Amino acid sequence: MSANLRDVAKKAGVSVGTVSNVLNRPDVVSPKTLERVQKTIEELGFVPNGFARQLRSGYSRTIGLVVTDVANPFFTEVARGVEDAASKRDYAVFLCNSDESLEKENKYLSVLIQQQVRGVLITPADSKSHQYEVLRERGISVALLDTETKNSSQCSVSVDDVRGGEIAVEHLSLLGHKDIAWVSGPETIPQIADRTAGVMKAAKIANVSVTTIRATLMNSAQGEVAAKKILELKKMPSAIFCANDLLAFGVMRGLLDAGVKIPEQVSLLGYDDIAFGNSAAVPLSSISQPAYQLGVTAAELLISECEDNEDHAHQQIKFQPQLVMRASTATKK
Amino acid sequence: MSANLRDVAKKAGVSVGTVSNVLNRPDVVSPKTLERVQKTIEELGFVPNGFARQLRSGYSRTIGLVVTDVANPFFTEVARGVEDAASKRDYAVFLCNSDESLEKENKYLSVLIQQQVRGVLITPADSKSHQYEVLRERGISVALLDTETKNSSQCSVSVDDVRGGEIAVEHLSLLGHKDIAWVSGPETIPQIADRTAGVMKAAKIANVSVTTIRATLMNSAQGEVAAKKILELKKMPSAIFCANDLLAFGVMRGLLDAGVKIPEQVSLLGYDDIAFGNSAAVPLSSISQPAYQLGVTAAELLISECEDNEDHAHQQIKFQPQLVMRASTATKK
DNA sequence: CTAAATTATTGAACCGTGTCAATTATTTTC
DNA sequence: GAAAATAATTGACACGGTTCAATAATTTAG
Repeated sequence: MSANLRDVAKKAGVSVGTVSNVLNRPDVVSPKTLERVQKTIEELGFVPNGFARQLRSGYSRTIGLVVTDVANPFFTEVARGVEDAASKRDYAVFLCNSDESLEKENKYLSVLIQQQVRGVLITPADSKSHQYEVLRERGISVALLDTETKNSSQCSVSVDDVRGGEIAVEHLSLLGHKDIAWVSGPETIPQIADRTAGVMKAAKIANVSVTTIRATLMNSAQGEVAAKKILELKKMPSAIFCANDLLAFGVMRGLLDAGVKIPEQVSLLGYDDIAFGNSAAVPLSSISQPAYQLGVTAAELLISECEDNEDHAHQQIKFQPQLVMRASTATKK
Repeated sequence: MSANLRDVAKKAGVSVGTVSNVLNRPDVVSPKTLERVQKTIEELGFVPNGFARQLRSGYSRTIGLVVTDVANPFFTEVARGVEDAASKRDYAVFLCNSDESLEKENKYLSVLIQQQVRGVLITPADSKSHQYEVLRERGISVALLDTETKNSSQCSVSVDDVRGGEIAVEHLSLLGHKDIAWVSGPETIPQIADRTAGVMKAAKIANVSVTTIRATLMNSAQGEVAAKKILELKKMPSAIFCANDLLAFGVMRGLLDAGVKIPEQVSLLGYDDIAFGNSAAVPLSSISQPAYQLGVTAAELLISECEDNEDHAHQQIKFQPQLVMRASTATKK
C-alpha cells in the first residue's frame, strides 16, 4: 500500500506533527528539517489522503447543482455556466436532476450532505419545500438558482419572471392580439407562478382575454397535448404563449400537423430562447433569459459565500428577460 | 452541529457497531432493534459523513463523467443515463466538460483524482491521449464512453460509428444520390474518424462520389460556415451528410437562407437524432444512437468494475446505430 | 432441562490527517 | 553566562465512521 504520513515521519526521523507542518505551514519548519522531510516525501511517493484531510478539516471543494432537468437546454446552459465558474475556483460540481419531484430532490440533498459539499445551488422543485434549511443547519451554504427569495438571509440569482410574462403579453397585445392562450405548467413551480402573474397583470392592463391551458410537464410531448386542447376550444385564440420553448415546439408541431399556419393564423411565443428556436419549423419568437450568465453568477456568489463565511453579504440578484422576435409571432390579420 | 453515529447510538440505547450495522448490513440486526434505530436516525436527521466512511473503507461512492460538451444534446442524454444509473446505486456524479481540449481534460482528471473518485467515465478528447493510464495506476477504474477500445484490459461502451457512416451513405445511395458532401468534424475525434471510414467504405461499394467539408467544431454556427462552402462548390452535391445534428441544423439554415429547397434540391442527413430534429424547419432525417441507454450501460459497467474488483471481466459493448427517416431526405429528382 | 448451535450486540482499535498545548532547542539581551 | 524571549518540534487526541473478535442473548437439539 502507499505510504502515509506516519511512514514519512518515521523515515525522516521527525514527528507526524512536523510532517503535517511541512505540508501545511512550511514557514514554521526549520529549513534543514523542511528539506529532509520533503526529500523523504519524494522518495516514498507520499500523497496525502484526501479523505482524512477533509474529515479533519470538515470542508470539501465541491458544490452540488440541483436542477429539475439538465436535458432542458435552458438548464444545460445554466449548468455549463456553473461548471465553468466553479472550475475556475477549483471546485468540482455534483450534478443532480430532481425531475421536478420533491422526493428525488430530498434524496439528492441527502446524498450531497453525505458528500459533504461546501454549498448547494438549487432550483427548488416546489415553492413550498424548505428542506434546504436542513442544509443551512449543517453549515452548507445554499443559494437559490432561477428562483427569487423574499428571505434576505439567503442568496438568490433569478430572472424577473413576472416581467417576462408581462413582456410576452405586451408584445402580443401590441401585435393586435386580444385573445391569448397561456400554456402554463405546474403552478407549484415558482417560475411558472410568476410568469402567470405577469401574464395576468399585463392582460388586465391591455384588456386582453387569457385562456389558461395547464401542462403537467414542461416538455414537447405535453406541448402536443396542449395543442390538441387548444384546437378543441370553442373559440380559437389568435396567439399562444408557452411557459417554455419545449412546450412551444410541441404546440407548433401539433398545430402544423393540424394544418394551422404559424404565424398567419396563430402567433406562437415561447420562453427561454433556447438555441434551437432558430432552427424550428417556424423560427420561434421567445423570451430570452441569460442562462449561462445566470449559472456563472450563481456559482460565484455561492463560492464567495462559502469562503467568506462570516462577512458575506447575502445578495438577491435579478436579471431581466428580453424579447427575441423571430418568425412565429406577427400582427393579427 | 449535526448528529453523528455516536449520538444516534446513545439515543437509541445501542452501541455504535449496531448503528453501523443498521446502515450497512441491515440483515444481521434484529427487526425490532432495526426499527428503533431507524426511527432514531429519522428523528435526529442523521446522515453519515461520507469522508469518515471513505477513510475507513478506502473507497468513495463517486464517479466522474468527462464529456466533450454537455450542451450537446447527445451528451446531455448520455449524462442523464449515467446519472440515473449511478443514483440507483447510490453513487454521485461529478460533471466535467473538456470542450474537446486535451489540456482541460487533463486538468479535470487531476481534479477527479483529488476528489478520490472511484471510477471515471470518459469520452476522450483525443484518440492519442492515454493520460487515463495514470488513473488506473491509482486504482481508479476507467471506462470509455462512446469510444471503442482495442485494448481488452478496459471496458468500453460505444456505438458502431463505422456502421453509422455506412448506413448513412447506403440510405442516400438508395435514394439515388451519387454525389454526396460529407460535413465532417475534427478527425482527431475517434467517432468522427470512424464515421468517415464508414462513409468512404460504403461510398466505394455503392460507387458514390464524396466531397469532404471539414468543420472545426461540431456546432450549428460551424454548420452555417459549412453551408457557405457547399454553396461555393463547382458542382452542387445532391445530398449532404453531417457528422452531427447540430452541424446539420446550421447547414439547413444556411441553405434555406440561400433559397435552396430541402429535400427537393438537396437531401440533408444528420447524426445523433436529437429530440429537436422533429421540430426543425424541415424535420431532420438522422442516424439515431441510443444515447440514454449508452449512459446507463456505461455507468453500470463502471460501477460493477469498481465493486467486483478482482473477478470483473472487462467488456466492450457496442450498440448499433439506426436510420430515422424524416422529411429532409428524399429520392433524387 | 441442559448443552450446543445460532443469532444479536458490544466496544475498542483503527483509517490518515490536522491541531494545539506542552516541551525542547536556539537565539537574544544585559 | 544566566535569564528571558523566540523558534522548532513533539505527540496525544480529535474527526466520524467501519471492522471484528469477544460476549451476551436466544433458539435448537437431544
